[in-house]
Amino acid sequence: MRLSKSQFIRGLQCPKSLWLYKYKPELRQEPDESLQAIFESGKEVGELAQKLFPNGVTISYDPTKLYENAKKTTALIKSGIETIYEATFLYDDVLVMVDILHKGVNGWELYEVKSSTKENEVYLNDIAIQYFVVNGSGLQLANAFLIYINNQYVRHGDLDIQSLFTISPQTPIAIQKQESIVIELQRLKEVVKNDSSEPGRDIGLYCYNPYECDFKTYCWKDIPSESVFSLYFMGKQKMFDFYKRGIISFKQIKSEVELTAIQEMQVESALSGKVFINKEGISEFLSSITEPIGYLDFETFYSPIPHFNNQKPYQQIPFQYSLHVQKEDDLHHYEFLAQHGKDPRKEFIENLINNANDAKTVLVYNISFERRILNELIQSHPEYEQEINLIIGKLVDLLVVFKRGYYYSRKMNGSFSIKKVLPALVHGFAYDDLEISDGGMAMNAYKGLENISNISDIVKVGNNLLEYCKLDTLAMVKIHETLKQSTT
DNA sequence: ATGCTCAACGACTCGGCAGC
DNA sequence: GCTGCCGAGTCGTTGAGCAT
Repeated sequence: MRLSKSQFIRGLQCPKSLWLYKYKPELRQEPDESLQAIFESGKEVGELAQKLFPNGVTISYDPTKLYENAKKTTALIKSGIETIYEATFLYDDVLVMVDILHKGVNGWELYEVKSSTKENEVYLNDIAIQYFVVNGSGLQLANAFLIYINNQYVRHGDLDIQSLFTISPQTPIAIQKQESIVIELQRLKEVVKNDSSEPGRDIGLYCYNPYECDFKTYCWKDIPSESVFSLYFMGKQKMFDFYKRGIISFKQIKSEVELTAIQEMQVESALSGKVFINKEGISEFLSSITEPIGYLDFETFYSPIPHFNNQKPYQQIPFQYSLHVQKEDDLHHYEFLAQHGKDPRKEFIENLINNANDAKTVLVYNISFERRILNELIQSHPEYEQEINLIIGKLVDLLVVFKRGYYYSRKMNGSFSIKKVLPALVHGFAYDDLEISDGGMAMNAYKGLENISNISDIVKVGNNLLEYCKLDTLAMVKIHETLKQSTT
């Protein structure tokens, strides 16, 4: 029974998920669409890192030609080639592909490339299993390294890949892990030996850690949507403590568990249908808002590889905003969507400064995001510092109303994201029927424009983006309206 | 993946008190 | 005056939840 490197890693998290992956792959849940861009950027990073060791030969991946690829790798090594990308090895029924295999002064070295910005245990296990297989198959490794993104790098002019990447030696830890690799491998092979013996395993912290499992919906099918696991701000460890004691449903929770104020409302409203409204709290919040009111929302995109000057890895670049301005009975809508392919920041700022000028209060949902983007714009464009600071000073966070528990309805089910709050407070508004229905999709759509050449398709994507972003600020207008009404 | 915020949590300090 | 214990208060860290 052969295992791939990624299956081994998966098995370390949960043996049952490995078994399901092998024998019941149809039970895998759909990957989160908003993470798609990150997933794809991994490839981009891998190819860029190859330039650190130029002039290598690539072994192209083909699942039907694994033995052939392994042979090809051996032949290339014998032929005197010093750098191989995706070098393929098979040993003890485990298949690994080494991102970069390079012959250094002391001998062969393996390099594992990650688009992450810090080291983590999973990557070290990843390196350790590769080390095991490569050594086992007969190529003595002198060293093993982890290559990852240095997020302190700021791009000026051409991309400086030496500064963009951190190369971190991991040889001692790889050697130290060899013993446990052998044991784990034995254990995992045992698990997948038999296709009829699905391992019994209860849900646990490992369903989230280090990654959320692809089979979570399958293993969690009996957990109701309103349960100890949906309680607001309940720590994961604590959730499972209750779960193990048999406390799962809201009814059980009510009689057994001490709750925070918001959790209390959550349980109470689920059991009785009651909507909690704290009029004094809401009134006090509303008094901090002065007309004309701006309702503002940004869309941004990012990538591990900085594309523009004065950009760091993963730094989010704003490319779009929507701004509703309410003055007495007049609601005016402003919007901005950058042309794709060039640095949108300067244009973005200038338009925003113009449009937001009138507003005395600027409402946002989750202030930390918009404030951070604005502060980063000051960093990259200090000539606008004063005007941007003026906007920052006007920001008020609508999310705070809900975080403080001033308004709670069962429909929120322990979440105060605007996608949950809007339908709970306002009828007839929902994100469901939009082409683009969350920020991640917006980012993907904008990034995807580089692959579209057909003008009418580009216009269509642009319109979808504008429609989505507009709904986000309109949602804030409506939520604000509902809050005002709720105090009378 | 980043970064911000806030609540929760654990570690720690400190005062009060009993017991010797 | 020393010790140990308890609860209350403080402080720094952790982690959940939000945005993209």
